[in-house]
Amino acid sequence: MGTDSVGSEQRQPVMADVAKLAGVSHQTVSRVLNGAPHVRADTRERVLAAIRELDYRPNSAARALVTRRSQTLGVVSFDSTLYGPASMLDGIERAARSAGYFVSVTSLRSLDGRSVQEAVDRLRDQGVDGVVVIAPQTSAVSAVARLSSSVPLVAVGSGDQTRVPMVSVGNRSGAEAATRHLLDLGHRTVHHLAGPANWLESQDREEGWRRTLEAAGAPVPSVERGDWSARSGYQAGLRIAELTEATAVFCANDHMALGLLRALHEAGRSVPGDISVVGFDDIPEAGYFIPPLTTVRQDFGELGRRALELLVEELEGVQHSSTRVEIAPEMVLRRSVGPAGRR
Amino acid sequence: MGTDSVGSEQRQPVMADVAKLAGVSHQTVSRVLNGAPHVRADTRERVLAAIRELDYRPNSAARALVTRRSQTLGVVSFDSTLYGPASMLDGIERAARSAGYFVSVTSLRSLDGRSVQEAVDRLRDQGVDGVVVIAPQTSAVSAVARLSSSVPLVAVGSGDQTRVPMVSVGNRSGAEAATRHLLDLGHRTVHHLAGPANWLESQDREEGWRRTLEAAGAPVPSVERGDWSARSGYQAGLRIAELTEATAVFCANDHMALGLLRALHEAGRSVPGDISVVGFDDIPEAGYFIPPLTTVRQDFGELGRRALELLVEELEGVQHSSTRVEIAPEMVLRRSVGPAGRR
DNA sequence: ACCCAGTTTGTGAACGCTAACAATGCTCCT
DNA sequence: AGGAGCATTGTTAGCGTTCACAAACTGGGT
Repeated sequence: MGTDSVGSEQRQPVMADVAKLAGVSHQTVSRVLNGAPHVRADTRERVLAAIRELDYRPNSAARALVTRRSQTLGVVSFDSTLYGPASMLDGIERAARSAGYFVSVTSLRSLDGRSVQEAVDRLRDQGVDGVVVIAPQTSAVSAVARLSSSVPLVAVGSGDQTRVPMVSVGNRSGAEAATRHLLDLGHRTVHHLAGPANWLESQDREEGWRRTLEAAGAPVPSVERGDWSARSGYQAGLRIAELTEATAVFCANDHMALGLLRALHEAGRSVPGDISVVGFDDIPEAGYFIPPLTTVRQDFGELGRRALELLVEELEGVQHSSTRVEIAPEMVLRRSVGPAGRR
Repeated sequence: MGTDSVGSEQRQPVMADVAKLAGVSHQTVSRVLNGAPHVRADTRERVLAAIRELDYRPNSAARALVTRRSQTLGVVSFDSTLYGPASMLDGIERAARSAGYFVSVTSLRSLDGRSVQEAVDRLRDQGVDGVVVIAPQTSAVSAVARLSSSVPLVAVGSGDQTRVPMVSVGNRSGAEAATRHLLDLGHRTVHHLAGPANWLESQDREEGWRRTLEAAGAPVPSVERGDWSARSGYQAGLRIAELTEATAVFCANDHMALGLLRALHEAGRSVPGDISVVGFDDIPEAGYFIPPLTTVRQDFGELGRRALELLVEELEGVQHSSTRVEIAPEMVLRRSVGPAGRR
């Protein structure tokens, strides 16, 4: 008979308490908890009953200490306020949960390499088992390449200049599809409203657009550049509205397309009557712009999910089916696009 | 002298390694790390040098085990894809970081009480020191009230029927301001496109709208209801467009307002010529709708920040300045609103 | 020279869990 | 009856920190 434990129990029950109540050793409790084989059914029952009665919960710090695994994954993202990153985070979290991991997030202050380094270090200090980096700027990617040795790491974004495992959407192919679609409708050429120059997505989309134009022998107009925001799309739109020869614009994302639509509207240029507009992303609102926006859908949630899968495979020692996953985007046709009008 | 440690060091250095290299005891290393007083300056220097040389990083699991604190906070959110929750999460994360905490997120599958319970338990099992719940549905809030004893917890959302510490925006006052603004412009009454009935935000905004109408002796039209999405706003808009007597609509959020604008546009009813529209949230795109949307701005980032502050105060034993924080929203006037036209 | 108070350092013992191994019990052969 | 071989359980030793306390060292007063 124990000599301890009278009075108002305050402290959380530990494994030993469960063991005592169930009349077994703490190790047996551990076995039950971890689904080890060779535990007799009635013993298991007794242990489970004790666990329930005490409302016992294993101490994760103690477990992490001895197993050297925290069952926690880190995510570093740049601006989780944007629709894309937010959706990826969501996808990552859901996938992580079903794989039995927790998710710890941290966002970047700035997008230089040191900031990425810092974020990953922070996560590592916390003891995460692996890291997903959502940071599609060139500077971030190169930083990632440099530190990938210190902890299992997967990047989500685009570009393939590094050997870091990576999942991305087919930015180039999406841009190509969008541009070709416009050319096929008879537009002589397609203008482009690009994203920030240091984002890989921008670069790839721009390249897809340019290559398609070149392949078709169409003239390549100079690029307008925004910062993904509707505001910047509006400003670029004011400039584009003045190009009387422009009949088609491919925007690097839907938000900028929204701003562009308003600028064109204010300038009295009808869409798609005078100008056709295509976006990229297919945010949930894109179908409710005026007019509804034809765009290139990317499945951010899936992106996050796949990134996490890749990471978990790496962690659990599965041989990578492939260290490079590309998800095909898909064109969504709506009313912001029409045949080239007469000029 | 030591007999161990030759050959290719593989394993992470631990405190004892640092101690040996610096020629002190592990406890002294610990003191340096934790900024304890009574460590001679040159000793401290030697220890720090050893830490740098070995690139030693403290093991957070071991520390958590003995201190019983993980320096990790949990966040449960419902749909972190939406602009609001995503921004709050962002605010929370930034605030947490500067307070020296990590942030672990988990999202709800469904919005019933059990799901909230589960999420919080999950976080607790992981050993978080406290939890922020972003879950503004009535069912979630009541669940939160039930389990608040098990772990320090702060809710962000609205409604005040529980004793859980909470930070929210002034939904009611925002709705009142919007409605009054329309009334003041001469509109006989204001229609309302509400959010889901089980969200506290919906309820508060609807109540603010209704009370203002009643106080002004204006008729109270029946409420249209959406689900926050542009799609639902569009559908409601089709119905509203048929109400020939409607001259003003207050939408419970900007996304629905976007859908509404398109429906009105398609129905040939001009905004603000025939109908004035006001939204809620002031998402970054609101200024680029056609026409630019007058709306009620709420600062989600600030909301998250304040929630985290409250939680940290609770954790660190500071007496709450107040257990209930309300952030005042602010009207943003744009072109979607005009004086009542003649009927 | 000696003692006191304070500063600076070291020594063990937790924290709550899993890993490794040892010990017991049982079943089925021969 | 006497093991061999497996299923089942228990015992002991860490994992890498911090905490509580003890030891050693300082300097200033007598």
